[in-house]
Amino acid sequence: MTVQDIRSFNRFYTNVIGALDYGRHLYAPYTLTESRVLYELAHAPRTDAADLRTQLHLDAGYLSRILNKFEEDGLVERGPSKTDPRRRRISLTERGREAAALLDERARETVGAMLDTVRAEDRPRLAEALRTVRTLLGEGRAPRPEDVVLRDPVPGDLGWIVQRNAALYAAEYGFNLEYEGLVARIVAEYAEDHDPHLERTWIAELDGRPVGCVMVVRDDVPGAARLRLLLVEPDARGLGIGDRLVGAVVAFAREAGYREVVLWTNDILAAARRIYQRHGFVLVGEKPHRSFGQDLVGQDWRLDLLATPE
Amino acid sequence: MTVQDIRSFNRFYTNVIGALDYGRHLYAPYTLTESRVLYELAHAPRTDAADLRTQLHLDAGYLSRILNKFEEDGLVERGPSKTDPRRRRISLTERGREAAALLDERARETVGAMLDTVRAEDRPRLAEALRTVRTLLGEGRAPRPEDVVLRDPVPGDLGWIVQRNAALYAAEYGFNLEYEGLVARIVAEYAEDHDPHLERTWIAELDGRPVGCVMVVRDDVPGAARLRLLLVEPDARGLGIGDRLVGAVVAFAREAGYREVVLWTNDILAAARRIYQRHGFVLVGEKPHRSFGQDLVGQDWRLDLLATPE
DNA sequence: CCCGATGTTTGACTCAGTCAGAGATTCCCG
DNA sequence: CGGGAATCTCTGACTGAGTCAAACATCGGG
Repeated sequence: MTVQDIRSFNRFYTNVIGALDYGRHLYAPYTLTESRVLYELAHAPRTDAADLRTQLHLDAGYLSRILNKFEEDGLVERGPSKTDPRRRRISLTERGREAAALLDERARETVGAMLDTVRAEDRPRLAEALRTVRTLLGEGRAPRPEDVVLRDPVPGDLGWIVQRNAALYAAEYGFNLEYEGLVARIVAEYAEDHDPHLERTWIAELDGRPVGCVMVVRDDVPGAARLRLLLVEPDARGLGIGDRLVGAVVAFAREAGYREVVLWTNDILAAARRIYQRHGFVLVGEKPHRSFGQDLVGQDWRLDLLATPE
Repeated sequence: MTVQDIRSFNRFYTNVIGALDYGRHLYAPYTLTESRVLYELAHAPRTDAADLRTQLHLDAGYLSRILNKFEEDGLVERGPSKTDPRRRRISLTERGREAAALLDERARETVGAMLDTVRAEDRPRLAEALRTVRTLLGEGRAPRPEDVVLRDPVPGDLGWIVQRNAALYAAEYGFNLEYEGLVARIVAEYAEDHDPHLERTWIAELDGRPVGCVMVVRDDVPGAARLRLLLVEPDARGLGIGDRLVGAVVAFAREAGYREVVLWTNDILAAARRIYQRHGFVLVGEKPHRSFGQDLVGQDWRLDLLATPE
């Protein structure tokens, strides 16, 4: 049950943060809240008091007093805001910047000490996990199409294609090991021998994580390119990734001088079908078969590149 | 830079926790600290005050007063500890259990509401990421050998084998795409057709994450089993996983009636070689070759099952 | 048996954070 | 354009979470 997971993580992480400040020397001579204000000011040097209040969720009176203290200590200067005379423009003085830098340095050291307890080979996994938590929990500005990049595969990506194809179709449609074997064979043949001018694979990457793929290879029929292994992760669907992948294949096939693009798929894959249709593919044949432990209806689709100029 | 990542994650997660308690109704009529004490008591019904102090890092005087209040409200009873009369044994009353349950319910609801903002298909990734952060950060009781289980592959695991083999050997030894193709072909052949009595694959799993694998298949030589694709993730090495995987292969081969186990490896893989030697394999031949973009020395190893009875 | 360490309690205190009200100004609506 | 509601900032008055020190009891090791 995930609610339990989160709650126990909350308890855990509260301890982590508490342990960082063990002995309360971290923020001295300021309080945690004062430090947060200082941090905010240092990273957005010209802010109004109202901005601080909303960003740090502070009580107006409390903040006012904190700024009083900072002003007495010569850390900030208060001036009128240009846009609205009710507001006060707060800016750090040189001393204020120094104080912020000192706190920053202390925090960096403390966190660094904690990070030293993590084995170097584990750190990338940690960074990845932190990013995942952040993007999924609220900070999740929903990913936008322009965050997705198409790139060539690097070592391991072909394995990723096998893994995700097998795991996803097993979960969604109950495909068995036979399917994983088929995908593995396709990528094996591609890896062992392919002509980069005529055959290619793309990985769609979102925030550094692969979320989609497609492959195009020469078909047995001369002049025909075959599109294979189109896949988009469920949590990355709706961003037009499938469209871009198929678009890349079609453009590449045209460029490489193919006369047509063909592909084989199954009727249960409705979302993929719509993508193919949008790119001008037409259904040229259907045939039931039993594969991957399921009764399926295979479909052959075809895009005539000569009939549909760019 | 990872220190920055952690610090910004800390700020982020402090906000997350703060947002959960927005309006401060979460713990009413208790304070956060009181709630934590109550929670601790509810989950370890008979604890001494000293245990609470160390576990929650509380000031002794503060805790004493909190317990006073709880006792006045009839939530706890204080008695002498059996083992040490200086200590006080704290136990929840029925009312105390009810109060704890109420707080628990509220927390569950609040966290549940937050979780609802996460798309269902993203939740497994979130849970996985939280677990990773926890195990890597301090809660990292170093993994012990008994945390590792060997299991059969599930859909996606063969792809994982391809992915990790390719990525690791590319990073450590500069192997190129050719190697990924070789691994993909091996798993493809295995997936397409294998006799479960004579051929098998194991995945080593640590805390629900695959960290190692090995495969055994029939060799061309009659009566010989071939060990392939032995791999252990770098961050899981030193737990004897490689040993257990090879041990599983040897035991299986013996059981299945093979007369010998053979394998092919390369001289640069020193750690693997030691494992093979420990299990009685002997080097029967060496031959330089150029593969995977590197100059290598291939080695054939052999374990005679008849000469080395169980 | 003595001495330092540990466990608990109470008194006295600090200071982070809240609440309400006042004065200045802007924004919105008729 | 005028007036009322809302916004921004500040101060006074307060609450209450958490700390520190002292006192007393008991344990454990030499």
